Amino acid sequence: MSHSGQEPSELFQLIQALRRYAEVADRTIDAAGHRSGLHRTDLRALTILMQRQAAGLNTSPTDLGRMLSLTSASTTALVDRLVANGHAQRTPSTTDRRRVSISHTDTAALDGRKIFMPMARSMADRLSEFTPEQMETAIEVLAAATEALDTFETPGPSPTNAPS
Amino acid sequence: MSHSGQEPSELFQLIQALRRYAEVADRTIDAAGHRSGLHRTDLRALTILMQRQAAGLNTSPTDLGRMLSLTSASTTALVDRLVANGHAQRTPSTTDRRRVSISHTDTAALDGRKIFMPMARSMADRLSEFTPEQMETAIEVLAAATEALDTFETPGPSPTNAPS
DNA sequence: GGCAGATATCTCGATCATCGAGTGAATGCA
DNA sequence: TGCATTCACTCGATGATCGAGATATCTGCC
Repeated sequence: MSHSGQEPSELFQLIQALRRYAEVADRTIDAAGHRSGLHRTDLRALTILMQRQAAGLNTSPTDLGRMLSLTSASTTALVDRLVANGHAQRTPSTTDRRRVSISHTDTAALDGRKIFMPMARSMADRLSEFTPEQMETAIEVLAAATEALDTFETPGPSPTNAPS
Repeated sequence: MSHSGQEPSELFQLIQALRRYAEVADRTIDAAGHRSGLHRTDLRALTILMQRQAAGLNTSPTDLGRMLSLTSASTTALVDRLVANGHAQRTPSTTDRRRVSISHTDTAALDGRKIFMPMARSMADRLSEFTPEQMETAIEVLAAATEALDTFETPGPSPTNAPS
């Protein structure tokens, strides 16, 4: 809406395109996860676990819950689910006997690929028509949009029972 | 992963960027809706209602449920919620007394803007650094990616109690 | 005109993810 | 040693969703 008067159309259309893509991606991921018996929170949790595990970080239930904006109760239930269907495991800390480390299993990594690979392939097929320069531009725009959204809300501090 | 050998990096990075954006957008929208007491399904429903209403289409509970992949039971509950918090209203059809048309209220449109406008503004601020040509490119890439995901799964026909 | 089947919406009981509050054990500080 | 804090978990409740079916209305056919 509000613009200085130069090129309103492109910016508006771009934001619209971003919105539409987010919508469709969300729906598609949800559906794909659903087919594999994984709910959206479980998918998010596994994504986080994989990223952190790949980065050499270990993840406590508290960490996971905070990153997903879940209460400790929900986090326990979430980890229970993941453990029950073989996608994660609990490893007690040796130094602090209250602490538990959550790590994803190989099955989880495999199932994750099984869910995301078809989507990635479909996109790759369609997107390979663009030139590297165009891709580069799109990457930069996406990064900027992501950053804008990411810095949009600062999670703020959280007491033991976190969200809301 | 699989590529012919020319420029693996850009395409891969692009898909990665799309994935990351989807993730952050999802989380942000979810959080924003949560703050306004609207759950993701309600938000989706309102989005659909606004689009269709703007296009001059009217929407039955069956339509809405099908587009959201909900059962008729869930759809009734959804519409009940929307009506209860003043975001939608039921209008019985004059020609077929079994039929009901769902339409969003002005409050809903207002609340929708209240939720999405800050995000859009934040993105607009950040994205206005790009040239119209770059935006154009990004729009095309996003459209292609959206299309790839959208045609990814054909919903297929659905009996009275739809999903799963 | 009237009845059988189709269609649209809603109701009922159950399941499951999440929440708020609180418990018990382990830790660290005074 | 004593006490507040931290961490993971348990319990009861809430609410979105589901599957199955009830109810009302419409349509086609005799």
